[in-house]
Amino acid sequence: MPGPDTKQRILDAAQTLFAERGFPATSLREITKLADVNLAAVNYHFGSKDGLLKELVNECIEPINKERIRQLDAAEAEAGGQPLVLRDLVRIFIEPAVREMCEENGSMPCVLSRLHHEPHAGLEEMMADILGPTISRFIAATHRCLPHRTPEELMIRGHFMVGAMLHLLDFNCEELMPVPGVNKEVISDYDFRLEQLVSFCTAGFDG
Amino acid sequence: MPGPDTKQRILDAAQTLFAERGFPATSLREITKLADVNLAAVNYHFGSKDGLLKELVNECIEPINKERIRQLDAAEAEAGGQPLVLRDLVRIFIEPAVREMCEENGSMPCVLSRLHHEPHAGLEEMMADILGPTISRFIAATHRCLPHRTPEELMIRGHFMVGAMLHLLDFNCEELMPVPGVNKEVISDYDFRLEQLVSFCTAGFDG
DNA sequence: GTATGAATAAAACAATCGTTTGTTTTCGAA
DNA sequence: TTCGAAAACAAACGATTGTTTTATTCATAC
Repeated sequence: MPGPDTKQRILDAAQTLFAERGFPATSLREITKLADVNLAAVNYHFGSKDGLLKELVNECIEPINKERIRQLDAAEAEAGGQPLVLRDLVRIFIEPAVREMCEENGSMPCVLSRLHHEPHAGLEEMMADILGPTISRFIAATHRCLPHRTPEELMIRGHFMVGAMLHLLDFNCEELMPVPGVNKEVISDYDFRLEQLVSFCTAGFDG
Repeated sequence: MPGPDTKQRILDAAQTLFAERGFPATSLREITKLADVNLAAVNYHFGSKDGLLKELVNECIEPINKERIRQLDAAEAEAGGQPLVLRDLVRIFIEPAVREMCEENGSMPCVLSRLHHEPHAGLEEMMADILGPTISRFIAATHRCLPHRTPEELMIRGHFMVGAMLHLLDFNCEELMPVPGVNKEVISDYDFRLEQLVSFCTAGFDG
């Protein structure tokens, strides 16, 4: 009865539910019910629940990462051996993730930020494989940008940047803390968030 | 056979396992086996698995929060109506958490940072009840410190700070990213981490 | 038309889950 | 010593988990 897009419908449903309740707390029966497909379809198409998760994550972070590398290549080619402007460097790392995840894939940020904090068998290695080279290049470029900082300082500040970014990505999942005088429209705007995050991290790297 | 400290042994074991595998992925049987107590002891002492989690979290974040309030009271009294130094303010928010969690409770950071990203029934409200007043006071003090920033800017940057802090707290759980030239001793030192985080967030708030 | 293979469907699999039961042990107060 | 509440225990509860099996549908190639 359901169309030929069973696989994609499973992925969509899984994304929604993983974002809502997390991976271990979501059952295949909930997923297949939301996707309106048969229970066995998950194991047929993905081999296992873990396989579903891996394909979902890979489908999301790989394009983000390629975009980062593309922008970094372009910026370094244009700079012609000169160090990049720090703010540009930070933006190259942050923007593709925020853009892709907040605009195209509304619920994926929650999934990803959760997975960063909830290790899963084989998933850390997958993340490291995909993200490792990018991070190495980014740190190296940052070092050329801020030669007075030690490798340890650069590394741990890169870590802080990732933390701030992941926390931003998870923002839509939480209740906003009631702060008097805050305009919710302003703070919900992705461009505002992106610029604030870039400013925060750029200053933080150099501070 | 086991001593009269059953409750504490359950809390300790739960903390360890929640940090390793996360709350939903940890079974009561694993906990009670590690704690060397009977399975039914959890429901006897805590009412339910959720009750165990709540007591564990509460036991951890409440002293941190009280210490933050205490330091904030002292600093504001000493300043006598004058705005605080931003760096001092940031430190008051960050230091009690890093100190308590990294030195006394080795595995609790993982649990907490995970819970921040994996909502659980009734736990968000508990966190908000405990942390809400502190955050309000902190934002207000920050506003006096940086009157040229809008409430939206202060709020979202406070959010970034929390993200960076949680990510730092989770640092010991992860593999360190291989960056050439990094001295692992330096980067493992809590004082170094604390100072770096304070510098990063202080600069980020004003940047 | 018939055969072939992928996709879907229904049903059952063994295992594990959190929880509850009824009983036994422990230990200080009466 | 006796009593009784608190604690610990073994055992089982019903429900749900991921997975597998078996059968059916359906389009395409012969």
